[in-house]
Amino acid sequence: MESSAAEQARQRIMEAAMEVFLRDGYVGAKTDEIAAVAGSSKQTIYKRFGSKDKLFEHIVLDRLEGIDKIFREAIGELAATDDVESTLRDVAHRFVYLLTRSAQLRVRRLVIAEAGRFPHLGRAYFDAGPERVHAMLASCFAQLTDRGLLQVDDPDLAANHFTWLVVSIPVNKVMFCGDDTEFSAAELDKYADAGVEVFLAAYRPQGRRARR
Amino acid sequence: MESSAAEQARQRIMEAAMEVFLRDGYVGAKTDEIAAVAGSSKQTIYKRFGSKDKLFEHIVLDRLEGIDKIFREAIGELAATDDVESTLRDVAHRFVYLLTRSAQLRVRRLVIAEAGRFPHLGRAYFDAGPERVHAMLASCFAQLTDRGLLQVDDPDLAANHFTWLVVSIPVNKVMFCGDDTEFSAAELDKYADAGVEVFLAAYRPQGRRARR
Amino acid sequence: MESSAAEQARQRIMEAAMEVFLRDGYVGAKTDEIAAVAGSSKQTIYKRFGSKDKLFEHIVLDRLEGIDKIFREAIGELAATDDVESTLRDVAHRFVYLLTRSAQLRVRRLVIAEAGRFPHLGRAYFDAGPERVHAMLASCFAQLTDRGLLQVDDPDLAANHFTWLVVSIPVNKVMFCGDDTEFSAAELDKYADAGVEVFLAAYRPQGRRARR
Amino acid sequence: MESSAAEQARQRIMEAAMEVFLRDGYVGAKTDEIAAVAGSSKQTIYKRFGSKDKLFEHIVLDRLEGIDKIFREAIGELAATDDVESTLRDVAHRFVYLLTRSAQLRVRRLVIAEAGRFPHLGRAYFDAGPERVHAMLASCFAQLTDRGLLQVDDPDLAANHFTWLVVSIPVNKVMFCGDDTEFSAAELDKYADAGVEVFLAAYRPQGRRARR
DNA sequence: CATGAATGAGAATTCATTCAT
DNA sequence: TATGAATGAATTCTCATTCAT
Repeated sequence: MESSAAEQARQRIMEAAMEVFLRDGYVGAKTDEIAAVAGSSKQTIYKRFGSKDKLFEHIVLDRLEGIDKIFREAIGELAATDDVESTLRDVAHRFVYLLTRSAQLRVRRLVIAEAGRFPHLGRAYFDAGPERVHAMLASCFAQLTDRGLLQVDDPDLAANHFTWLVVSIPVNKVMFCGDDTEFSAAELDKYADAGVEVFLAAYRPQGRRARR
Repeated sequence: MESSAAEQARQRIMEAAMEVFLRDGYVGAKTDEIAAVAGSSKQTIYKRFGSKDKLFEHIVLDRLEGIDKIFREAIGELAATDDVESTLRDVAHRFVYLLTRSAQLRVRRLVIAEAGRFPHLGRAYFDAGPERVHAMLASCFAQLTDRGLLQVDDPDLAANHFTWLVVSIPVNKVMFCGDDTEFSAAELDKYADAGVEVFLAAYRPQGRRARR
Repeated sequence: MESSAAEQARQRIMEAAMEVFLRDGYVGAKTDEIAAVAGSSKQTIYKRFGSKDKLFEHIVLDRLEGIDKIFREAIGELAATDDVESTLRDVAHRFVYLLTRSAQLRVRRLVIAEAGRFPHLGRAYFDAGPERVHAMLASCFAQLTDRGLLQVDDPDLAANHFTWLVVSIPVNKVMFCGDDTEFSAAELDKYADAGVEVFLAAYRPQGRRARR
Repeated sequence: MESSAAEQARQRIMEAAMEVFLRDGYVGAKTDEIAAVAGSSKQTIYKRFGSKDKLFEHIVLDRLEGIDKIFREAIGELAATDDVESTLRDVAHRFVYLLTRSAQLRVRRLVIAEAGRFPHLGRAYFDAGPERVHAMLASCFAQLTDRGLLQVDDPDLAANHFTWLVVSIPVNKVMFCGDDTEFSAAELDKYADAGVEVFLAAYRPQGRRARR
């Protein structure tokens, strides 16, 4: 473990970098400003991270590590539940909130924006983010199908359907309309619930009660 | 009508600009290169378009004009059909192909990437693109519901569900993984069909035949 | 003599050039704009005048030719007069108006501004303008002294004193404060009269009536 | 107090800028050259002064601050004197030398030359330079008139007369003929003395001894 | 002679990165 | 490690001037 002071400087730099990259994009972000925001010196940045490129990749990849932890928790409960519908609804709400709140969406957009400059970053983000979540969801759906609680033929496809039904509307809007887009809790709830309804109509085991 | 030569130069510049912007992004695109690709001189570009900014906005906005024309056609048939299911399937296939083929997706990503630098462009693209298509679809769904061919409460929500069920998978993948992503016709067909199935399970009038 | 059409084009170009150079200065003036204002083509300008430099020198030198004609007239009367005081006053008024009205002052400033870039132009303007006028005035004063109507030892010095007493105030203000400076007729008259008073107090033959 | 090194760099840049602007004019001056002459880097210039424009304004305005200090001294003695004639003569000599020596005249011409590009600079220079000096002189003349040592009706007019009588000849010549113009001490003395003579002939209290 | 485009070079300004203190 | 400056290359945009039609 490094010296506490050094480690703190590192932390401050990474936070500052995230803030500035998020606000100004990769090209718009200036090393001078990152240093200023971090209250550190450019020297330190270069000593620790080597270059602006490396720093960028570093913070995105770092952020990536935290992603599935958050989703894993939400999905974990789903696998064990007996009341699929209400748990699905719960998961849907968590998804929507996780993605629209916090910096998630802004990071997502940043990665998309710079995917041309950093192709492996885009790929890494996709694999560790959406793909990962879908894989977890798919495995979950497969189990639930085995237990007769869902009727899913292609779990991966169903996982995609679930996610996009639930989050596509706010996610797509933010992609284009940026940070001045705000969603009320009511809207987000509505998107989540409606998405789950559609999902269940399609993937609920036959013979059960009808939609709505 | 303008002089043919001048108009041709303008065309060549716009095509060259689209190519270079798409390949390198706004910042990565160099005016020198655009001029070289267009086989014209920088002067001509600056005389015609004023600045790199303006040129960029111009080609994106220009592209925008063609978008809904394409979708309008596909959706037009839907409103008039009696066989909703097969027409929906048809529309779904067209959507997937329209979005994944051609430069559509790359322009979409370019706009997202530069939405920070050109906020009104992002908004304009969103309004003239996704929002427009959804509005057309929604109105269509409302009519079909009136005719008893669908059962849709919230047409706008249903329009979103339809679109994203059908196109989310390839669209999202391309956003992150860029141009090295290719989808086989079989995959695209599968995404379209599966999306329609889910949509119908939810929005088909009650009492009809079940899914699959 | 050249063809009338060609000669007209030449005239239009020179007028346009004067207008644009005066408005924008040498560097600020664009050949494109001169051509546009002249309603002619850059080709014609280059064929006739060779270069922007040459055109500039040409119009300044051309303007120079007209200068002393104007002053010569005013001064001519002075040499022949018997009533020195009233004729001097008349000349003073003409000087002030000639310099402050019309484009004279703006040309003067333009030449000063570009004297670094066109040293011989500055010198030529000085010789054909101020120096010339002073020489004429000096010779005039010498004659009047011979006739006992003035008492001037150093005619050249007296010529300078006369001119600057009369015109310095408005001329200097315009040099710095540019074209937004306007002088009322009353002001100009006051400057002229006051300057003449001082001049006469110093150069009126001894023993005559006192000032004021 | 700033770090000595930074302050020194600032000084070197300002001196270099003055030198280059004076030699080449605003447009002719290249930032590269200013940096080279200053022995610093363009970055330093841009960090300190922001732009070529700002740098230019800065050095002119800076120079302005020193101007009236110099004149105030000369004029101060005049207000207190009992021997107006010899003190006036002294002031006149100082004026001529102050203006023709040093960089004063070249700065004056530079400001005139760029007054089109920097209108407020021209105005500021005029107000802080000529206007200021004339105001001080005028107040001085008013006092001397009260004490019966001069007979001045319009102090402001008289102040202008004094200044221009004394300095117009060399000032105007330099405006047009630039830096290759040199005046001998004898010439300058002659201009000063002759100007004072004329001034006194007009503004000396009545009944005193006549000119020459 | 007018129009429009091409050439070809120049200039301000900006940065990432490195060096010195 | 923080500060300030230096380096050195890029890049947009601008023009005078020339060519082609």
